[in-house]
Amino acid sequence: MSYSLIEIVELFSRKIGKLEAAIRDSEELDALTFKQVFCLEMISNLGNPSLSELAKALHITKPSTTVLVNKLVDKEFIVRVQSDEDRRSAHLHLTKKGHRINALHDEAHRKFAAYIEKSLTNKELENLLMLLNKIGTSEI
Amino acid sequence: MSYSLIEIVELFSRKIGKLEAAIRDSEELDALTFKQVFCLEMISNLGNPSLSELAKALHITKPSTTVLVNKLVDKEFIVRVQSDEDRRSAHLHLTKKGHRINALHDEAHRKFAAYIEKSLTNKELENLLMLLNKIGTSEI
DNA sequence: TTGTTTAGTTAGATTATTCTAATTAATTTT
DNA sequence: AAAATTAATTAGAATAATCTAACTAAACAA
Repeated sequence: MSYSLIEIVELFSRKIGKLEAAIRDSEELDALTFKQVFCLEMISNLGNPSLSELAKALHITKPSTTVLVNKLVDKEFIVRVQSDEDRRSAHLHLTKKGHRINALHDEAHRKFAAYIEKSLTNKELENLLMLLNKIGTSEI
Repeated sequence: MSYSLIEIVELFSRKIGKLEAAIRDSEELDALTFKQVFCLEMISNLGNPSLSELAKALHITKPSTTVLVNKLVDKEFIVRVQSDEDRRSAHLHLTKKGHRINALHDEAHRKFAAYIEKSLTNKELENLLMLLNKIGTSEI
């Protein structure tokens, strides 16, 4: 008996979720709320967005976003970098500390990669990588 | 040039994350906060926990958990089921509506599975499934 | 049976989050 | 150059989240 593809995706997703939860429970994330962590991720995903762009992505108003951002600036997770093109607006950048929070996420990925590695022989791993690369480079 | 295993894991995680974000943006999730969705997930993961168990998992006090749970009960996402063994406590169950919220998550997984399927030939897919099954059934 | 522990709720206060409306300053349009 | 638009902040109010302390009721232990 073996898992179908959808079951495998669910299984793996659950496993990564558990790794992430363990990290979330243990680390410095305690100092941050869920939304704040989400905000840092979003800043990283959007690639140093303006406040307006961030507000839109988070589905909250600009004043609310100002409050949220101010708190994270106070705690030194992000900085405002004045834009040269438009001096009204600033772009939000993660600080080293901010990047470190996002990196905790990556920690779960590293662990998961290690888990895959130790489950397979070298030959199998090579084969797997070839297949995953084919998937990864095709359009979603 | 091809991706390393850790890069692949990151890439796939990002892709699934984007699928999830798209669902989160579009659907009925608008009626729920981040924490509330997390709470529903947690109830599902823990398997119908008591209020105390949920409080511990969420790292908040029992009174705060009562408030959170009450709101979700009012909105009919969960129900309290009185325990037979210990009449002081109740177990939290997702309603159909509650399950539907969690199912939105699964939607992203289904889409991702479909994406994998369309990227490979039948032969490759068979091969991939064999490898992933070997990983999936080994201990993390 | 009486005292202690446990599960959960209630009460009340504090702090956070979020909104609308108004304001400031830079940019763009006419 | 004047008017309109845009990015962001400030002010003030309303709502939500969270805590500690006190309470109720069931279960357990002596």
